[in-house]
Amino acid sequence: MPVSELGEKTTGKRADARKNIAAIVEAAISCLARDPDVSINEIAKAAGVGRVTLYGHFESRAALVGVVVEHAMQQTDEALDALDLEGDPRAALARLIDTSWQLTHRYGALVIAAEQALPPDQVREAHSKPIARWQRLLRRGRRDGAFRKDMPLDWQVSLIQAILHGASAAVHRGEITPEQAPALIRDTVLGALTPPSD
Amino acid sequence: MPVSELGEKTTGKRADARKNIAAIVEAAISCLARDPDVSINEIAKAAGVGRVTLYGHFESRAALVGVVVEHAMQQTDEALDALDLEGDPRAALARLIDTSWQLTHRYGALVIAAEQALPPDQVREAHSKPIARWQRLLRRGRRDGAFRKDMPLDWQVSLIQAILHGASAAVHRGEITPEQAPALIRDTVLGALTPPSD
DNA sequence: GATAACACGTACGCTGATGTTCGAGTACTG
DNA sequence: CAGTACTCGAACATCAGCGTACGTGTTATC
Repeated sequence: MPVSELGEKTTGKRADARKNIAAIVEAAISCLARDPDVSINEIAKAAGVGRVTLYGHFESRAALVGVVVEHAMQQTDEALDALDLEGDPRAALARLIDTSWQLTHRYGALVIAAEQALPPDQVREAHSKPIARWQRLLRRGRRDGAFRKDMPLDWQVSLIQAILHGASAAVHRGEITPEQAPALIRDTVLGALTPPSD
Repeated sequence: MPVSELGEKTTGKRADARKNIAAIVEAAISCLARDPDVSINEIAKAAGVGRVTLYGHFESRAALVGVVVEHAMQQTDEALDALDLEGDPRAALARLIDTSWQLTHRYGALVIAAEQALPPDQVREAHSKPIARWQRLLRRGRRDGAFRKDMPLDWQVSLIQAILHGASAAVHRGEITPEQAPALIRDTVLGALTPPSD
């Protein structure tokens, strides 16, 4: 999964410059996902590039984070757009969960980095699209009686996010393996959304 | 809920000194729970005390965080020890959830502050006691058939923690009110732990 | 192969936080 | 009421990260 398109950030630049920019973004993703407080220095080093070179391509830390977030959001949208969310709501939810898990685990703590480097409205705006997807699917499932209706929709969305991030943390802690995570999350979320029998 | 006992931190000190120490710890709790990266300055100001005075009582930021964590753990233990966890596992779990919710919401992000100011083993050790309580109860409920057994116990514990923290964040975000939170969490967790019908 | 674009290291100034020191004032304690 | 424990603010040293400037190489590109 190479850094495919970075807007007009690369047009007209030299080949090695493009390669370095890609390496920087790639390194920033993996560094920020692990620790949202990494220094620019470490990101540059992880990209195999001098700190000054990095500043040649990105005006500031905020600018870099912005590009990274944008890139992550684009990847996310692409992956989610490819999903079929029709048919049985529970099966559709399972598919959405599996893909979201990959993305959450990969981009991990990037949200936190975004929160403290970007204006709040930009963060909210980046969140809104994926959130809407969950909302749509949950609403449909509630109509069909597949999901419980006795709690706020927004809470259920937040719940799913919390479980995804919790699972990511659990994997990093070594509590569960990356292999068993998807099935575990799927069963857990479906269990939490199943209407109570009584 | 005054800061009751702070070890031998206060013995032999003057009355106003004791009062200030208590105010500092109290302020540190509420500040760190909101933002784990607050400066010492802000904590001192929130306590109505000069920064220098704070350093007169606590050697360093780490020392302060250490005392705060210790104090929080003590409060936690006290509150949880007072609970009756016998009888119907689901009812007992509901009680444990309600109390844990209060504590989680109050101490919030303090864990994060601890993680980056204290040695890792001290953090782990502080976590172990409450975790064991969840484990014990869940194990008993699994034997009784009250909770599902088809996922690792540790995952279920992590899940509960994730839900509690997620709910706290949701309240801070204004998504749900503090009043509706306990019932919501209770229903959600019980739903997630209920054995699947098929 | 000439040239412009790029990478690199070093060094510098800036900021914000931490922790310390000092001198002087204030208030608890016996 | 005397002495001492404590508080306070200001000032200082330190450190780490950010962002910039400069001079010197390298290397893609035409």
